Amino acid sequence: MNDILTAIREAHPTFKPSEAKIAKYVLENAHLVSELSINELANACDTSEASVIRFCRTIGLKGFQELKIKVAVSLSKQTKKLDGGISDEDDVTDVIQKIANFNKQAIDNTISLLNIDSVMRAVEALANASKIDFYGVAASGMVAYDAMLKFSRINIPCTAYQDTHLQLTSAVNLKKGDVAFGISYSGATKEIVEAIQVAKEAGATTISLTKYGQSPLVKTADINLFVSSEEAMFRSGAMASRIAQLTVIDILFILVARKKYNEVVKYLENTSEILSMRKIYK
Amino acid sequence: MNDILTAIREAHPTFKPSEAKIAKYVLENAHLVSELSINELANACDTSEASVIRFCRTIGLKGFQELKIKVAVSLSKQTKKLDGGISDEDDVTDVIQKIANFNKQAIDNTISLLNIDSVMRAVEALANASKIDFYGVAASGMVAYDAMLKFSRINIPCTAYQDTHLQLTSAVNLKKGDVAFGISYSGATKEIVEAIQVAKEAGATTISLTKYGQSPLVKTADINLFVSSEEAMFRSGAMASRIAQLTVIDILFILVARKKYNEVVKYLENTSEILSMRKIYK
DNA sequence: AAATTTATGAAGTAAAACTACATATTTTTT
DNA sequence: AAAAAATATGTAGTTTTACTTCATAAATTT
Repeated sequence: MNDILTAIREAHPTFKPSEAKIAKYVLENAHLVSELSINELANACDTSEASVIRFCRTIGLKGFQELKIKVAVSLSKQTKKLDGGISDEDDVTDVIQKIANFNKQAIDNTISLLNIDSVMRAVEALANASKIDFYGVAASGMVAYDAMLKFSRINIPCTAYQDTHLQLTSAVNLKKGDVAFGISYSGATKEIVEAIQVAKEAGATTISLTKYGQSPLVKTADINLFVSSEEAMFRSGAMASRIAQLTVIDILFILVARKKYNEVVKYLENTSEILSMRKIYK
Repeated sequence: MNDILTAIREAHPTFKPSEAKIAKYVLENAHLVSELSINELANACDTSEASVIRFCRTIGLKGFQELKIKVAVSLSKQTKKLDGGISDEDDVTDVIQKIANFNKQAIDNTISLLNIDSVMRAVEALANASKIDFYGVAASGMVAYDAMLKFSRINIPCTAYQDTHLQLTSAVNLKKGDVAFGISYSGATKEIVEAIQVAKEAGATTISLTKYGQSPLVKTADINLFVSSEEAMFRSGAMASRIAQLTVIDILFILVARKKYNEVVKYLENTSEILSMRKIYK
């Protein structure tokens, strides 16, 4: 926690009355704070300079100067959301910037949603799996495929099923120690929920990757991982969500690979060599 | 330009001697600046408080206080690159943070590489295409598939070919007004280069999406789009590059969709309806 | 209701930021 | 090369700001 505004928000219940007044004002007028003197702030909050100093100490700062700096830094880190979406007035540069921000935002939101415990449990299951099935359709099918590409490289037997019938026939044959990994942004794609259900009944450990919130898939799976549920822009279905999903796959892959590091290194080198033979240049 | 450290670096030649000393010190000890008093800074630079104030005014600030705040903000915005990659000492939270930063960085680097003119030419070609072929293998094949999903939604006839033989047989049948879109991170994947070559000879407009720099694919294609060529971490092949590639696809898609907005809206609504029928919940 | 603890602001202090001006340095002109 | 002009810089003083101390007020406990 090195974001002072969040720290203030969190600590709110523990404040004394005068401190609470200051906290409220700072949160609501964060942009002003770094321009005000301690005296001006005290007046604006109907309190005294001494209370402002006490407030700073309470939240763990040396003094008012540090508050001003920390608030400015905290504000600068908040990337501005593109609320209005993309309009006709935007020129090409604006559109590029907005989409980039949108995707970066999706990554940020997603990692702040990630439950560390769930991640570790998923990594544990994946690292020890004798076999992994990834299920997904459409955009999420692509993520399943990406996951397969990655985990194959470290010699973990895995398959990505985008075909809903194959998903079911594979799921029914899973065993204890296998992992079924269901990817569905909505968490409500009928076939994926069914496949995970079947996999679970067959004894496999089941993992879901969906948007944040309750959904049939979340209810079914043993371990649930979430991406930010922010709406897509421009009615375009999976926009940022697949970037967020891929980032989660990256995280799982790296953690699994690191867990098995010693045995893993040689597989990565092997696959690199094979691939470079297919290139025109080294 | 609202990054004070960059501003100072830029303005360096125009400084008076004493200001230059201060500029040098600030750039080299940026982390210290917000902890120092004007007096301490003046001493550290072997100059006077007055010169420090003058320095602040010269770079467009109100005074020393503002300098401290702006420097702290500027520093906080510099996302720390994970030079050392991921080590055994990193805990799960560190790994998550580093991967998120890595992917965000890839997006940033990529959009700063994007040539607006090339983007506009690509959009022009895609928007007017009677048919689009996307070619890619492995991770880039996934990106091709993603592109197909998107452009299909706005009723542009397109296909993603991951099979190298199908790529060639489709390419040879392309005509003027069609677009062949080759995706290859290295730009040196033999089959993709060949397919684009064939497509070009058949009369299609060819677009490449590769890492920045020269490559056989870049030499062949009519329009070249680049993603950041930063090295992958942890020997893991396509890590951030596919996120960057997907972001470029997003940009192209949005720009094409906007260009054809009026006719496009109804297609997006149609596809949304069809998809929601496959969900358990609305 | 009294005693104790806790919270708060007024007044005072020290230190910081900033200003004005005199002096030093550099540049230009003769 | 010397004088004059312009520019750059530091010293000393002023104002403002941040912070401290302590007395008083409010709340809590006994």
